[in-house]
Amino acid sequence: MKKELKSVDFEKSIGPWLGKTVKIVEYYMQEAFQNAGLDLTKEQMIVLKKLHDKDGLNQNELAFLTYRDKSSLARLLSKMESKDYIIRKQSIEDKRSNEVFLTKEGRAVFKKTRPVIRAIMDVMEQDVSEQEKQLIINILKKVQFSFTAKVESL
Amino acid sequence: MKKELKSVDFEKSIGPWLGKTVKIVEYYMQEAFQNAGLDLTKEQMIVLKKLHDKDGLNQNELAFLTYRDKSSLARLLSKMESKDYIIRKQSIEDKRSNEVFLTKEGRAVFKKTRPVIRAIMDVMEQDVSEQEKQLIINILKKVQFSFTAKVESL
DNA sequence: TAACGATAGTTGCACGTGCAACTATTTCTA
DNA sequence: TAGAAATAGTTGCACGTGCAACTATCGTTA
Repeated sequence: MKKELKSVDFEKSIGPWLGKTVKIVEYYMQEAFQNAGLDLTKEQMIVLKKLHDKDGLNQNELAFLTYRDKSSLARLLSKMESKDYIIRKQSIEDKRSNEVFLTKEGRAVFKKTRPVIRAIMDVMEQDVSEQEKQLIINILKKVQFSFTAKVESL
Repeated sequence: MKKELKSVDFEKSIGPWLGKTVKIVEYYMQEAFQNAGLDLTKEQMIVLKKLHDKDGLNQNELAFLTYRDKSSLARLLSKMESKDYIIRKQSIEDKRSNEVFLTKEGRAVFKKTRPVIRAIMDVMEQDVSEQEKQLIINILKKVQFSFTAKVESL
């Protein structure tokens, strides 16, 4: 009799490969920010990016856009506010809501992150063809869809 | 004159897609452990997996294998030891070193994680062909190589 | 319009992370 | 072989995370 319990071959599954890759890239990104003398974490950079795209978002929207719990986002913003990268302004229409704006400082810091981000992207994609990029993105979209569909059914 | 500063198109870069996918999967994995009544985080699961592969590794080796700082690993082990999933035994050859072993408890918990992991892998790969899996893994290997090569040159 | 329920944001808690400084031990070398 | 350098592990610190409970406000509805 063979064993019933099927084991998972981690080396042939994409999950661990994805996780490891992200860990490596994130580690390098943090290091690159430090080397560039930027007083910024990668998480804070993402928030700057979203505000750069659309200033005045409220915390709820920012949390959604960055895939974070609203509490995590609130704490991220507190640190960024103490560094004068952003300001919170209570909304007039809805006093519960804070609209978040980039300051001049925040805009300047974000601008400095751009060559750093670009350099990281370049390293990441230096041996990946345009076709491969499209392919991997499409596969990732499928994976994401499978998950969100599955999670909603729980 | 055109603007000099090139911006990064996040939607066409693989980095953000990778990050988002991993976030979704990890979130679901944590939820699945809770639903299965397992008193375990995904990080602790990885440690159990490595010890299941090779029992008696020391903390240094475990940290390396799980891509963690030795301090993070030490704290992870402390929690796992307090739950009686593992035990640390001071090595006889090198008194600085701890050999880490799975307990009967730890072995039992790891066994219970296997169907959970398998279910997650199945969801993740349900719409991904064998060929696509191979492809994505090869691309990720290339990306990882580019990074580790780059990092060493710093 | 008064009351109830939904919503935006904050806070406490437990978890996980890397770095730097520290202890104890081992190993290398002058 | 004595002293210096390397190594294994721990701890303090600052950062980031989600959940649950809480406050304040808004909206709906009885």
